[in-house]
Amino acid sequence: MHSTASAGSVVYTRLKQQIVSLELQPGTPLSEKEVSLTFEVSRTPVRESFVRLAQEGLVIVLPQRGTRVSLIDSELVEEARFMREQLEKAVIRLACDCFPDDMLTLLGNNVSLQLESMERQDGKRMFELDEDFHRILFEGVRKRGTWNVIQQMNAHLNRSRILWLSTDPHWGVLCEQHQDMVQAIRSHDADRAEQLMKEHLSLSISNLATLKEQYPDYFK
Amino acid sequence: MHSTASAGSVVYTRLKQQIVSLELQPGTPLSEKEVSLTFEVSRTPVRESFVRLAQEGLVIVLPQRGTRVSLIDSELVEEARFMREQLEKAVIRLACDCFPDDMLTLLGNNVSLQLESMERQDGKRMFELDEDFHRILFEGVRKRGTWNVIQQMNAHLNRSRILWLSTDPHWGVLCEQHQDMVQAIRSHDADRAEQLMKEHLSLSISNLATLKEQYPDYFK
DNA sequence: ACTGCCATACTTGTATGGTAGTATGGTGAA
DNA sequence: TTCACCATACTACCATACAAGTATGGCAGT
Repeated sequence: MHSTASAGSVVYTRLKQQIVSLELQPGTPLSEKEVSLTFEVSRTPVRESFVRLAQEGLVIVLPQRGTRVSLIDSELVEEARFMREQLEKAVIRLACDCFPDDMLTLLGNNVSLQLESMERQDGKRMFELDEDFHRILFEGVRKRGTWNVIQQMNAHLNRSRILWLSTDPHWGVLCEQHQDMVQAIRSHDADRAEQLMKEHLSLSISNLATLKEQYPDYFK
Repeated sequence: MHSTASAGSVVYTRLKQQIVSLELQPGTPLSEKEVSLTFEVSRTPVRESFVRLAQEGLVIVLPQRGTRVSLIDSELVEEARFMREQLEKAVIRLACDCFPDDMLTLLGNNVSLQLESMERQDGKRMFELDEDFHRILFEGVRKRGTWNVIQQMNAHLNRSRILWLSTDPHWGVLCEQHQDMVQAIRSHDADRAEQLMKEHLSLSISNLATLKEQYPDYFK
C-alpha cells in the first residue's frame, strides 16, 4: 500500500502543525504563491488547505489582500476551556459509570509514560501524552465525534499552552491529577472525578493574562 | 455596498442549506462538474465548497470515485444532543446569574413570535425561532464561539429534526419550555433552568429510532 | 515640502486543460 | 454459461493562465 495522501492534505496537516506549535508565529503573513513554492506544489492544493485552516480560524483570509496566521483570541481560549470543562466533566462521570477494561489499561500505560517523560524533562512528549489521556477518555465512553469537534476550539487553547511550556509547565501537578482521575474511575467515584477534572482544566489557562503581557504581539 | 460574496461562498452556503433541509437527500451523488453547471460557475469554487462541507461531515469525498451527501450518522446525532445538553445547561446557569436586559428582551420577543407561528402552524418558522432562541442564550453569556462550534454537530442533529417536522413536532411543549426558561432566568432560578433545559433537549431526539425505521435509506 | 495621480507589483479569486485512478459494460475465450 | 480482459466514460486531483482588487513607491504639478 503506497497510498500517498493528497498534496492538499499534506500541506494542510503540515501547516496546521506548524501553526499550533507556534513554529509559524501568530500574525505571520502567508501567501498562496510563497507556500506553493516551499512545498513544491501548485497553488491549488495550497489554496485548499487555506480554506480548511480559515474555517478553523487558524488563518485569516483577506480577499485580494493577503492571508496570515490568526492572532490568539483570548476570548476563544477561555471559551475553549469552558467547553472542555463542561464536556469533560460529563464524560468522566460517564467513565466512572462504565469504562472498558482495555481503555482503562491504556490510561494506566499513558500515566506511566507521563511519569517517564517527566523524569526526562521532555515537555513536548508530556504535551502529547496529555492530549492522548483526554482523547482516550472520550473514546472510552464513545464520544469520539465530540472530541473531534472540541479539537477545533482546542487549536486556539493549545497555542497558548505551548507558550506556557516555555515558562513553567509544572507538569507534576497535572500528572498527579491524571493519576487521581484514573483512580476515581476505578473506584466509580463520579463526584471526585468531576471535581478533579474541573481543577485540572482550570490550570490550563491559569496564566493567560501573564502570557498576554509577555507576548503582546501574539494576541488579539 | 454592492459587495458580492465570492462564488465559492455562495455555492457553499446554498449547498449546506440544501443538505441540512434535506432538499438534497442523504446519499445523493454530487459531482464537481454537475454542480458547476447548475450554479453556472467553474469547478474551482465548487471544489472549494466540497472541501468545506467535507470538513463538517456533510459530504463524503471518495478520491477519484465521487462525492456524495453523507448519510445521517445516528451516533453523531446522539453526540450532538449530548454536547448541547452539557453546554446549554452550563450556559443557562450562567444566564441565571447574569443576563443583559436587551438580550432578555430579545428572548421575550422570540417567544412571542413562537406563539404566533404556532397559531399559523408554521413549522419552518418555528424551527428558525427555536434556533434563534438558543443562539440568543449563548450570545447573552458571551459564548458565541462555543455556539458556532456546536453548529457543526448541529447540522447532523438538525437533519433528523427536519425529518421529525413531517411527523409530529408537538411544538406546544417546546414553546412552553422556552417560556418557562425565560421565567427561570428572570427569577435567577438556576436549578430549575438547568432541569428545564435538560428535558427540553431530551425531546429533540426522542423519536430517533422511529425515524431510522421510517427512513432507513437516510441513515448510516 | 506637499499633494494627487498613476504605473507596478503584489494579493486572492476564477476558469480550464490535462492526469491518474476507478467503475462499468461489452467482447471474446474457455 | 462463465470468467478474464479491455475500451470507455466517468471521477477527483492538480497545474496553470487569466481576472480583478489592493498596497506601494515614484513622479509631476502646485
